[in-house]
Parts: sequence; C-alpha cells; structure tokens
Amino acid sequence: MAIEIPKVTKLKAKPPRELVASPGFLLKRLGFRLKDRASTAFEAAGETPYCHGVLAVLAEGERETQATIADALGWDRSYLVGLLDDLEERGYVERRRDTVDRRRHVVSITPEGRKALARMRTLSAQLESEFLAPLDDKERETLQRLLLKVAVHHDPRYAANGDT
Amino acid sequence: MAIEIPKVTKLKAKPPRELVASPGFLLKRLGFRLKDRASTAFEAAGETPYCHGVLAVLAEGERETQATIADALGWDRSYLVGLLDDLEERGYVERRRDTVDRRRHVVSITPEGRKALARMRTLSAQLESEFLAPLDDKERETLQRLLLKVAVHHDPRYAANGDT
DNA sequence: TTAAATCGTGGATTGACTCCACGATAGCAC
DNA sequence: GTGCTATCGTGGAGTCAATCCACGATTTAA
Repeated sequence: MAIEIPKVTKLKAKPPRELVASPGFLLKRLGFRLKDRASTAFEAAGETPYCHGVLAVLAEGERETQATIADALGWDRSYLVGLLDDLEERGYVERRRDTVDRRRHVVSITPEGRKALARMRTLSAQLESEFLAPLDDKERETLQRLLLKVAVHHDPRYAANGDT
Repeated sequence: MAIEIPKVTKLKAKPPRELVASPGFLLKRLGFRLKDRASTAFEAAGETPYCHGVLAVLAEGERETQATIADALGWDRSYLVGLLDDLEERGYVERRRDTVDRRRHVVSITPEGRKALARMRTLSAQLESEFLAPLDDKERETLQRLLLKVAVHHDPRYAANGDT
C-alpha cells in the first residue's frame, strides 16, 4: 500500500467552491446548460429555439422586417436569412417585398406557423418547469423578478411597455 | 475602468414579451452576456476565464491530475492541454509526471500562479458586482441561493461538502 | 443627377467545443 | 511471468454558432 491515490474519483471531482459561491458563475453555467437542453429538446421535435424566437416576435408584432426581427432578438441580420429560408420552406412564415420600400421584406406568420409556435410554447414551458424543478412557484417568481431587474439594467428594451 | 458600451441601436425593436416573461430565457440571455463580458474583461487583462477556473481548482485541491481538473470543471480533457501549456509557459503552474502512475501529470500551482489567481479573483468580483448592479446585497444572496438550488438539482457535485 | 445610406443576402473567418485515435503506461486474469 | 483491457495526456479533424465584410438593389438626401 504505497501512497494514497484517489482512484478515479468520477463523482469526487467537485467544481471549485470559489466559483460555486459566485452567482455570476452559476448564471453562466446554468444559462449554458439550459440552452444546451433546449437545443436538444427542440431538435428532437424537429424545431430549434431560434425559430421559436422568430415566431414569437412575429406573433406579437406586425409588419416586421428582417432587420427589426434581428434587432428584437439581438442577432445579426445575416443569421436570420437561413432561419427564414427554413421557416418559409415549412410554411410557417411568408416573405413579401414591401410595396413602399422595395428593399425590405415584410415577414408574417402563417396559421401553420401559429400552430407550430403553440407547440414550441408548450415545449418551452415544459422544459423550463423541469429545469427549475427544485423551485416552487414563489421562488420562480422571485428568480424571474431578479433576473428581469438585471436584464433591464443592461438593456432597457427588456422593460415592460407602459409601466414599471 | 469603464469597459463596455451597451451598443444601443434601435430602441424600437423590443424582444418578445413571451420570452422576456420566462426565467429560462432570461437565464440563457444573461448567462451569455456575462460570459461575453467576462471574456472581454479577462482578455483585456491578458488572461482568460478558463485559466481562472483552472487556477481556482488547483488552489483548492492537492495533487490534481489533468483528468480531475477537467472533471471538476466539466470540460473535455483535450481542451485542458492548450490551457495548461499556456499556464505553464507563463509560470503559473507546473506539470510533473506522477511517480506512482507514470501516465498521469500532477499539476500544481506556483506562487506566481497564486498571485495571478488573486488578480483574477478581484477582476471577477468587480465584474460580477458591476453586472448585478441593480441588486442589493440581500437580493444577490437570494439569487445565489436560488441558482445554487437549481444547480445542485442538476449536478449534486455543486452541493456543499458536509451538509445539505 | 449624383452621393450616401439601408436592406437582404452570400461568403469567409473565427473560436469554442466535441469526437476520435494514438502511444505510453497501468491493472487485472490466468 | 504473459496477454487483454482500461486509463492517461495529447494531437488532429470536424461541428456549429456567431461575426464581419462585400455586393446588388433600392431608397433617401444633397
């Protein structure tokens, strides 16, 4: 029996306490993990979280152009092109030239797209509920409130419309 | 030191309310934004958050091998190689063959590495405090508690050592 | 009319992250 | 001891999100 050697220790290796004690670290970790889960779950359903974002924007606004969609989601405009190609091909959205400004495309959601959006909403809610399993309703509300506070601080566009 | 510029473009295009109302969406968004800020700030200081993670592990544990470091941080082992090459080159860590198991490398932090870690801690704390600016101490504590609860649910290794 | 800006699009690039295979070494069964 | 298998660190190739830049078409401003 020579020296002690922590054999393998698969579950032994703990993340450093220094980082676990920091809400920033946890925020990064959980955010990434949730994104990962969402991607896998959406892909299994033949969709992607990105399409969910696009449809969500279209369902709330009217006469959106590709630029406004990209801005609303904080993405690059060129990244939208491929997504819209896909969504259009599946009949979820329609692209038409803006008759007033012929540089623009007016993107609108179709009835088929609304059905798809409903499915994605369900999936998302289910995913989130499972992810936040250890938190009760009150705690989830608190979490939402705190995160929103931070988000609004970094980008006022997250603020509710009229009040608050 | 003021670093970031919020890059306010069009204040018109708002993210969809449907998503903003979801803690999961905010978690993803904020996690990514913070990671982004951390990367930029660390890079400006000639470091990376990844090196911070490695040094934090080394400062707490003893006789760490590359495998245990990778497991502790949840990274792929091959990803550590480059990081350790860099850290070793700058004199922050030492790699030595394990005399007992010659397949392993025993990685240890040097005094120079501890100084660097101290700098990174300061930078990280400053960054986090700035990021969570709109939250007071009590709220930050609450946020930490809620996030940790979720984290432990998904990976028990986040649990504190003795109790819980 | 001419010059500059904007829109959607495509192409190229980057960079984090994953997966796989290899040589070296160790542990185990017999 | 002799093989068989597993693990260690390492390198290389590949994936995919994300960014940047250039272009043609079109609108706006001068």
